[in-house]
Parts: sequence; C-alpha cells; structure tokens
Amino acid sequence: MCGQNIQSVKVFLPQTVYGKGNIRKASIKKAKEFEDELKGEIFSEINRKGKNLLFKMKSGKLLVSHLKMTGQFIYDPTGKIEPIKHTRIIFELSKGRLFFNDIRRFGYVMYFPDKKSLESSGHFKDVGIEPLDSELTPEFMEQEFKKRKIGVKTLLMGQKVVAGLGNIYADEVLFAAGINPVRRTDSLNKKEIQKLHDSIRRILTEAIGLGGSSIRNYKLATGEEGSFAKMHQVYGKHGEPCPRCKKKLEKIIIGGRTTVYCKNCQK
DNA sequence: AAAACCGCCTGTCGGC
DNA sequence: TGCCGACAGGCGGTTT
Repeated sequence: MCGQNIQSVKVFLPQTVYGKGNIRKASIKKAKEFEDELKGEIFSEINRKGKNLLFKMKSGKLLVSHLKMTGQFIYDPTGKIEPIKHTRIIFELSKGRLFFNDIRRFGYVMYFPDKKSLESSGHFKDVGIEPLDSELTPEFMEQEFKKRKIGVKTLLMGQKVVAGLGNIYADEVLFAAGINPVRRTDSLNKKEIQKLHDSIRRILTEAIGLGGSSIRNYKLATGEEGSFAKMHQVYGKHGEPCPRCKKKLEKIIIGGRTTVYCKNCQK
C-alpha cells in the first residue's frame, strides 16, 4: 500500500472523519474537505501510537485513525472486492482500493495537514507509554500510581499512563499479578507494582505471539484469527472456577465494563 | 482538580 | 417464530 497514489476518496459516513469533539457537529463540508485534501497524495509510511494508527503521506499530510471496537482497514490490490454495508470510506489507489469498514461507527479517520497541526491539536496528549517499551519501568509506574486515587484497573484501561491495554488484557494482567482490580493505585506496594509490570510484559508478549484474542470475529490484518483467547484465565469466565484456587470467579462492573476476577487470589 | 458516570453504536443472543 | 432487552467496550464529554 505504501508508495501508492490516491486517485480519489469517497466518504460514505461523514462522522467518520470528524475531529475530536466534533462528532455531533455533523457537516458534509468536512467530508468533502477530507476527500479533496487526500486526492493525489501518496502513502509513504504507516505507524502506530497506542491504539491509534498513523498514516503519513509523502507530502507530510497525516491521517490518524482509531478502529475502536469494530473498525478495520482492508486493502484489496485486485480492486475486485466490493464495499459492504459498513464501508465508511473508500480510497481508490493506483493499484486497488483501501476500505475503512466499521460496523458500530465508533472508529474514525482524521485528517491533519502536517505534523505541527497534529501536535497542536493535542490529539495524543493522553496517550502514555507503550506497555512493552523499556521506558515503562516499575519505578515510573510507581511514581504515576502514587499520585492517583483511582482503581488500578481504571488506570490500566485509561491510556494516560500505559497505552494500549483494553478490557481483556487488563483483567488477564491483574489476575496474573494477583491484584484486585478495585485496589487504589496509591495503595500498591513496590513488590505488587513489580509483579504487575512483569505480568503486563509477559501476557502482552504472549498474546501478540498468538495473534491476539479474536473474540467475536475480530481478525488479524491477514484475515486470520488470533488464538490467545484459548489462554484467557478470567476474561468471559465469571461463574467458572478460578484456574488457580478453584473458587468461583466474580463479575463486577468497573467504569461500565465487565470485570472478572478471583476474590480469593487477587488481593 | 480529579474522579465517576454517560452516551455513542449495531450485531448477537437468551428468554418468553 | 419473532420480538425485545441485555450485553459487548474505547474513550471523549459531562457531571459530581
């Protein structure tokens, strides 16, 4: 896909290309702007920051995308694949087409004219350190944990300190570390934070190796399914016996999200 | 100021 | 069989 020229762009769902905070202010004009600005551009590189995708054009123009729950990019070099009911954007390329599909309309693809405008937008101001980055040290975590009075799962789910953990991995990591998800971050001691840090590294590394979790049809870019779901210890298993102590796994709601943990093993 | 809560979305599934 | 409510969850915006 990189090196390809964009012949034309068609936005089918205008809210897909709105800026942060402008989702409600529907405007067809903005979609037209998006289409016009990208016409003739050439894809040069694709990167990732937390859960965001960053597409860079040869001219310096940028696209920032978040897939949220159900978004997907499909590149079809043959040009034979047809759009589906949930196709929100089509990029006509010099060779084939790129689709942005999204069933639930949470995802977006935002346009920025250059790096400076992206920076000044503050779009990434709440995206913290990558969980597998060597900069995410136990010492850094301890320092961040100390200055907050929120539950440890809430912190892991928010992206401000650690970027990229969602509901599945927050639950799995806390189980592995033996930490109760409602524990306040400022109550965790050095040893617990060390264990949490190690669990984050171990579980994410393993999950990536297995291609992720692929619950409910989520797939890899290749169309294959990840197999980490087989390794889940607690996610989606409330009512079942704890794999460690055999006591019943509990289900609670934290921040509106289902949380499964073992009352006995997670202190 | 910080933390908790709400709303956006549609497909799927269980219960009646 | 079909309807209908509950559920799935990232995270910005709003309320407490």
